[in-house]
Amino acid sequence: MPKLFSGIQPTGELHIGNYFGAITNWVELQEKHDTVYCIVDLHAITSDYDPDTLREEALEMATDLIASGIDPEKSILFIQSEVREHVELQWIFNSVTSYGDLTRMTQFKDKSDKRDFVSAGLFDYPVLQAADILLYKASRVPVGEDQVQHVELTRRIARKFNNRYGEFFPEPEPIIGRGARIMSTADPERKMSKSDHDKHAIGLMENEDSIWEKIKSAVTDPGKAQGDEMSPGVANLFTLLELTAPESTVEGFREDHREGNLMYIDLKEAVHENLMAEIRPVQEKKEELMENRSHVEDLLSKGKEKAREIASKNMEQVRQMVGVGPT
RNA sequence: AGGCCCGUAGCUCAAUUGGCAGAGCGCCGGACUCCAAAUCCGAAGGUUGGGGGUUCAAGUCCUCCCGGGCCUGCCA
Repeated sequence: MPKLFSGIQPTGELHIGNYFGAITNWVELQEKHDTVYCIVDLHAITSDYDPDTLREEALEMATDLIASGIDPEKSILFIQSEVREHVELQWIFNSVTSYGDLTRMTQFKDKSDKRDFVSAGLFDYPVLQAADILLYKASRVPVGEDQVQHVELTRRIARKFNNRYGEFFPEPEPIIGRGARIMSTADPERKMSKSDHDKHAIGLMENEDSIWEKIKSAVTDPGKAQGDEMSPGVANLFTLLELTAPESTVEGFREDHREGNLMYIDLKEAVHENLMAEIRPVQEKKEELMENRSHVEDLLSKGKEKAREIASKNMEQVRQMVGVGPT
């Protein structure tokens, strides 16, 4: 089975955009790939964060992922900083990475000009990401559109390394989100994002009433019959419905919309109801896991061991090729 | 290592010679709406980065610290 790597930052809670966009995809990919899923806390520290809660957040992210269907039996699930080879490989990669390439990363440019303090870590972020992927010699990387450039950089780094030191790393290919693009409920022109304010994002673990408030207040349009045309907000609600409701239900609402009879409040109720049906088992599973924290810690510890086994073996060879110790 | 500039509400910024800490946007509540949006009404929001000092009175002046930006030097 092809080896696959993906990571997620532990900062902020999972929202349904993450869930339908990435996580459900991760769950499916487990079946036909050797999956390595990583909670990337070392990436999180490149921006503002709280050192007192980071570990707890990482643990909670693991809990959420397992509740969502990531199976520690099928996948290697672990916390990045627990495997020190990530950083070691990053340093070696720093030396085969073109400075010019890094300055062209659009995500860095976007992020850096919004902040007053720009850390060198933020700039070097894509190199750590390359190390994350290649440390496990992964050949597939599921990512969002915005990360494709980083995977391309990873390929360039792999190529450069292989040219200089000998064939070793695969050139990984991005698997570009088959997952849905869920838009903000408050501003349906924008993708639902952790970094936006509360009312933009619906938390995966949020309680039912609070989710209803957000769906009810989701932006729509002045209403009434526009044929097949759909405003972004309404389209977003239909996306959610498609993801959670039976086809016949969706078709019914579609017809109402075409005929101009659709009451958005009805659509919103249906979205809420079906969304909850999808999410509730995940929330229940999480509660169950939270009752026994040490079980999750245990699973993470096992994940760490599995990750280390691969990482240390690969790094041993890398060190030899590069000419550094420890030998 | 030295010099210069900056730090005020969630965000962008005001505040006369030192004289009651404010506005816009956002957030929250309400009206309107099938639900929203827009609009209208209303409310909340602050240790002015922190400590010390001068003064009747400090966001404003002095001093130290923290944080951020820029310039120069040292090392060769």
